[in-house]
Amino acid sequence: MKNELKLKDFLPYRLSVLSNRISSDIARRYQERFSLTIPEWRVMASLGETPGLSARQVADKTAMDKVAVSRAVAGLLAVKSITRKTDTADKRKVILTLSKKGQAVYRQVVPVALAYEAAILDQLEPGEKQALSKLLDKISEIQAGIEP
Amino acid sequence: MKNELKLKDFLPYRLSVLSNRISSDIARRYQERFSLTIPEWRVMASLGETPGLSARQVADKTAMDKVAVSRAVAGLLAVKSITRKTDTADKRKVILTLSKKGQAVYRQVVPVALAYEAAILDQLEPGEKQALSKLLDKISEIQAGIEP
DNA sequence: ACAATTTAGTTTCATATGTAACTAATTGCA
DNA sequence: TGCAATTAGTTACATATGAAACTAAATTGT
Repeated sequence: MKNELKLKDFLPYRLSVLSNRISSDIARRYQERFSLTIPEWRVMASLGETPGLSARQVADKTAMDKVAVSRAVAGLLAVKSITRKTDTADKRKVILTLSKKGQAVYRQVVPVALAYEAAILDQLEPGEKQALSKLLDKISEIQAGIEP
Repeated sequence: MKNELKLKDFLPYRLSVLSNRISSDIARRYQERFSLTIPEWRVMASLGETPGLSARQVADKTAMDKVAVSRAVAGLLAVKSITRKTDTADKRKVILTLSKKGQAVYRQVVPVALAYEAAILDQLEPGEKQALSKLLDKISEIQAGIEP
């Protein structure tokens, strides 16, 4: 039974360092080329996939909290990359869509995002890619079952 | 050749969501039980492993930047969990060690950290654990080779 | 020997982020 | 109905974080 801890072998630490490094690589690319933050990009990505979502639906889809979505939406509105109209049936809701400009930006960002991902995945064996994907899903499920 | 993007399949996104959830689970535990932040815990963990490091060495070891280390050190000093003395040979350097109290806290935190990790790892097959560890190392190496 | 450069660490400032309080609209149900 | 509870979204506040400026000490090259 182990009761000592090596930081560099500790799973949460390893995941966190790796994930933060990847996130800042990507944040730098989005920022430099498109003046987009990661939260803005996530909102844009969900509306690119599924136009017409409400802010709440975006939050659910992106695992962001509603404040983060609200701020990202404000940022995207400020540069006219999205449009918002209040739902006529439920006037609390706000329907979000990429504007023409937003769609144009989206089409430019997607290849940058995919290229970064490919820079990693292309160096893995097919079997490793599959194993990675399965492990991420499995660990996410396990995590979801751990009490807060 | 793929040129569309599904957020939920996008590796950087999946890693980030998973890692953030795990980090906040852990942060909550450290905060509630020990009033420790994650940066403080990292500093404590490296001094627990290797007493007598300088702030710079802690930063290298933990992948934190020097400002974060400086602040974490200040926090740990404030509660007397570490001691600092300036290196006599190089008076810019500061030698950090866990105090008695810090060692006692450390011994209490370690099992909490390991228990959280075990809650995940225990649900993986031995083969999966090994694959996960290899993948994290491999992807970390790949990431390190990607230009900023 | 000493000026220029580099290194360790801290402080400052500007920005990001999360929690909680708030407003407005809708729903449930007595 | 009508009022309590819930839901969508925003705002305000407090804290966290990172980049850059700063201080002090050590190192380098001449």
